[in-house]
Amino acid sequence: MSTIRGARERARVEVTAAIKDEARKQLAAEGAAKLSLRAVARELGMVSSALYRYFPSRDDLLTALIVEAYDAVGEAAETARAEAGAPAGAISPAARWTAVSCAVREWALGHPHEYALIYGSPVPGYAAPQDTVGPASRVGQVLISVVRDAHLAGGLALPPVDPALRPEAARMAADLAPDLPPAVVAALVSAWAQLFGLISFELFGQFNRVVEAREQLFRHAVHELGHSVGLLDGRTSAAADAARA
Amino acid sequence: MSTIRGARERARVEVTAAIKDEARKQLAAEGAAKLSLRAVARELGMVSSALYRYFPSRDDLLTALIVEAYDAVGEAAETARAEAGAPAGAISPAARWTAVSCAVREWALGHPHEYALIYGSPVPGYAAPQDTVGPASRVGQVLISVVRDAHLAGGLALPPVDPALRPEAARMAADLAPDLPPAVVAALVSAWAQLFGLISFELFGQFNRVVEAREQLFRHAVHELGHSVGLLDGRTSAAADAARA
DNA sequence: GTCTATACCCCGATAGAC
DNA sequence: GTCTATCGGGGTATAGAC
Repeated sequence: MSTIRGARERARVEVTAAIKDEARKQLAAEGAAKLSLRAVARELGMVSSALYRYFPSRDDLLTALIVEAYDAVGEAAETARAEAGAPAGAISPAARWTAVSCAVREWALGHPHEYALIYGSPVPGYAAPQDTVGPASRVGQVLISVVRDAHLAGGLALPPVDPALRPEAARMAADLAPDLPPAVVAALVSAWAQLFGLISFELFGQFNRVVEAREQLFRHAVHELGHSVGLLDGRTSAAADAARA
Repeated sequence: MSTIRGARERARVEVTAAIKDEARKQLAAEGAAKLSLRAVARELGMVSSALYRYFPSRDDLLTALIVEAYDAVGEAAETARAEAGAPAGAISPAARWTAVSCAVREWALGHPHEYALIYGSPVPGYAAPQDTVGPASRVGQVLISVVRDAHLAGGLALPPVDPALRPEAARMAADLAPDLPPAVVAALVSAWAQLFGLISFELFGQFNRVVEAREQLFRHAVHELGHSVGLLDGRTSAAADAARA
């Protein structure tokens, strides 16, 4: 029904896409704080006021870029999960955890400025509207689903949990994954932040002059992070199977 | 000798400090990308060209702020280590590790914009000069020293290390802490990045609507991070290994 | 070391003609 | 939906008088 409409609608979609493309280039050159409608218009051969027919304000354009970035990294994570045999393929959940993590890192390395837009310092004076919270949760949802698969297959160890953290762990579990043990959910939220800590340090230059073999360090660290949420690697998984049999 | 000099020198120091103070306020209001010499001058009742006698360019002012921020967080970490009984006081290295981590987090919560300046997205168009690398390493040095104390006291378990990571672990150890086992150094670098990942997620808003008891989650996570580098608290080395497996 | 003045740029947003 | 024109800001940096 709405696949083919008038030429106006098609043109509008194309111009909107061109604006966002150019804005992404500016993001790379100048950063989100200096994203300017005028510069985008100039580069597109338009006049600045014409852009307001597509985006009512600079912040709306920024929001569109943020949503697209979250969607892109979320899709990268979802694709990696699928290719690594979700929901319960031949590949172990631990390997799927690593595959998803590596996919997120690779997306970040390939789109450093979009990564900085969503996982770096907040843009001063910009308040994220509600539209961003759904897309922002996609990567987290993928990580949860990988751990859930392991849980359903009985291949999940229970991480230790500090008694002081128990109420919060229960609250987070109720919110995020009621079917998982609270200890796992708490460990998962920590691991989620730590995963992005590794990526951010690499991307934001903290590893300069410190780490050289960054992919190896990353793979090793996320493997250990998988353990921290209770995922078992191949050997212990086999041992668990043996114990069960 | 140089403690008391002419009034000109004193005035210069005071004005320089006032400029940096005002610049820090602007950092909070507008972000590093929009830090402007003119606005600083305006607020100080000076004329913009007068500032160039103190800082030859906007980037030099930014560099001064970055160095001061690294020094401030480094000092917070060093103070926490001292208060927690360095180099080999009554308090366990694991507790010292947590104390240092919490001190860094508290500094970050108290100085969010300075934190974003040094650990957030890089400022577009700004290249950090060599002056920043020394101050930037202070927190890392504190973490290393805490682990070193544990090592000297014989209270350090050997973290597992992926064979693929061994050459890089050896290289990093030679660079950063030749007296520590490479496996420990590799785990330390990972833990360092993960620690800041936890702080950045909290500060940059990723925990909004997800985590409420943030201090509890943080303490629990850094406690586990301590284990990941080999620090033992109550448990024996064997128990720690078992917990990890 | 501070001042005025200046050159030469940038921005977001709107009004109203076409 | 695009245009011109405009309002009312903002910026870095330098020259040269005092």
